Amino acid sequence: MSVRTRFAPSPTGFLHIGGARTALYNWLYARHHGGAFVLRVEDTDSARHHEEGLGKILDGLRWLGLEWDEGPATGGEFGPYYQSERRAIYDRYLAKLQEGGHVYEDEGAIRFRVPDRDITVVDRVCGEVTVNLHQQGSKRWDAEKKEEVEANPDLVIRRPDGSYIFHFVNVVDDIEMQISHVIRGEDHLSNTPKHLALFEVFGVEAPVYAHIPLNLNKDGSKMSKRDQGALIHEYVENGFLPEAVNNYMALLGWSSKDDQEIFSMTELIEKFDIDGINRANSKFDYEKCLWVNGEHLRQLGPDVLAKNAAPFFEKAGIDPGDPRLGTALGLARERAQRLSEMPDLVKTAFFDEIEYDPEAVAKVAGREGIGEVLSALKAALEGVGDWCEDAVKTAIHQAADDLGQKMGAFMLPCRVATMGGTTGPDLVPMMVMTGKERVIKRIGDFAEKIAS
RNA sequence: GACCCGUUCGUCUAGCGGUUAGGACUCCGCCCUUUCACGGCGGCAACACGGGUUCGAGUCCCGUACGGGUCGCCA
Repeated sequence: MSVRTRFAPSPTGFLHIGGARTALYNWLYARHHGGAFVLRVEDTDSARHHEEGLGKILDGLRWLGLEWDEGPATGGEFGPYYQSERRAIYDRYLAKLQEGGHVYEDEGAIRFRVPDRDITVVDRVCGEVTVNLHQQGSKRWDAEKKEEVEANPDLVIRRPDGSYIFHFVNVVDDIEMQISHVIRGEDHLSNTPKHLALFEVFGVEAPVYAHIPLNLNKDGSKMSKRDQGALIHEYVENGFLPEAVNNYMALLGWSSKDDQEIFSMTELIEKFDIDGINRANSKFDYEKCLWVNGEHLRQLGPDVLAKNAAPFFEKAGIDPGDPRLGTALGLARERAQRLSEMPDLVKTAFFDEIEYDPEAVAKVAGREGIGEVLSALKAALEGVGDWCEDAVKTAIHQAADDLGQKMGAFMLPCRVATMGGTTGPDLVPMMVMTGKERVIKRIGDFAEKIAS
């Protein structure tokens, strides 16, 4: 049997991390087994249809690199892939139910007769779950009254306006699209017996189910779109790399069981399987996500790094085509976790004006002999002919020697004078990148600044 | 409330009857170093609780507690 998985979002207007992770697991499973990954849009409820809702979801999936083999914009032999366009198919399946006497009308809606016996879900993650739908559905919890009220256990599958309900279309589409494995959130586990009842009357073998645990906030509450890290487009804007986000999402609820933490997409495809999926919910840890991103950032080849970082440098007013960018990226990536942090680390090299950190200035301004240090530094650097790392370094060394000072004591004033702060990338390469003229001017300006 | 799923360091997890309970993030030391970061080394820190079963239980069974989910003419 060939593996066919699917991700079936409804167009809500954003790609949530939970949905993205579900998509990732389905995608990985399909890729791991050489199967197909199908994207299907669950837009049966017109009231919930958002104009741009789908676009953002597709953009998010594309950014993550979770390309679908069949679905919107791609097509495929089991289309259409919008449920809103599959009415005729649902009508046909409804007719089958009518023939078998499995449905009846109720105030204009159509209900499916739910069997009065135990139904067992065999789940690859949760094990066996047995429920009697008839018993369970005959009472309903009234959240407002906080009490159980009588209810009709039979499932509404079509509304009076002729539109169909999730449980029904979900099953019909999984049959029609020949979905072999359903990997979805655990919130669907309790719904699965309903789906099995439908598969049974259609005489079709149900797919393999794997209900994956949910991702919660660090405090255990349900993640909503307002929570940090909840929306995929925010990762794009905040300078995350798609493979890092995938890596972290994979780790939330799945383990390769061999202590590996950082995975390339290829490695994930190779190692991912349902056996490694956890049963317990996990809590989202933004700190660790940042760390994973930093690790990926440092593994990127120069060209890919440049391509990914370009928008962030542009936003900071630095021309991504600047010949010094390659050097800048190399210096910045060592101390950044996100692309968005990189321009700030090296921007002093690209502008005339710099901002001085008052604390840093105070730290060196009071030093004894700071005036001599700065003027020696300035004189030494003025004497540098070929403005390269070796020459600059030698000049600084020479100046320090002449004053009988250690390099360590010399570098800090130099850094504050030329870069404005006490921290940052390697100073000498930064100075080279900044340019001789600017560096010397800054030292002079700084000397005046602290003298006054 | 009923039903379902779950419970190993603060967090993500390994473990699948006998382990000094391992790794990772975070935090704290030390080393490297011109600062910061990276890297390296080390440290703090966990089997929810109570009963069984067993020579022996984080591992199996039953309760309790706690967490999550479902109970729609939402998906």
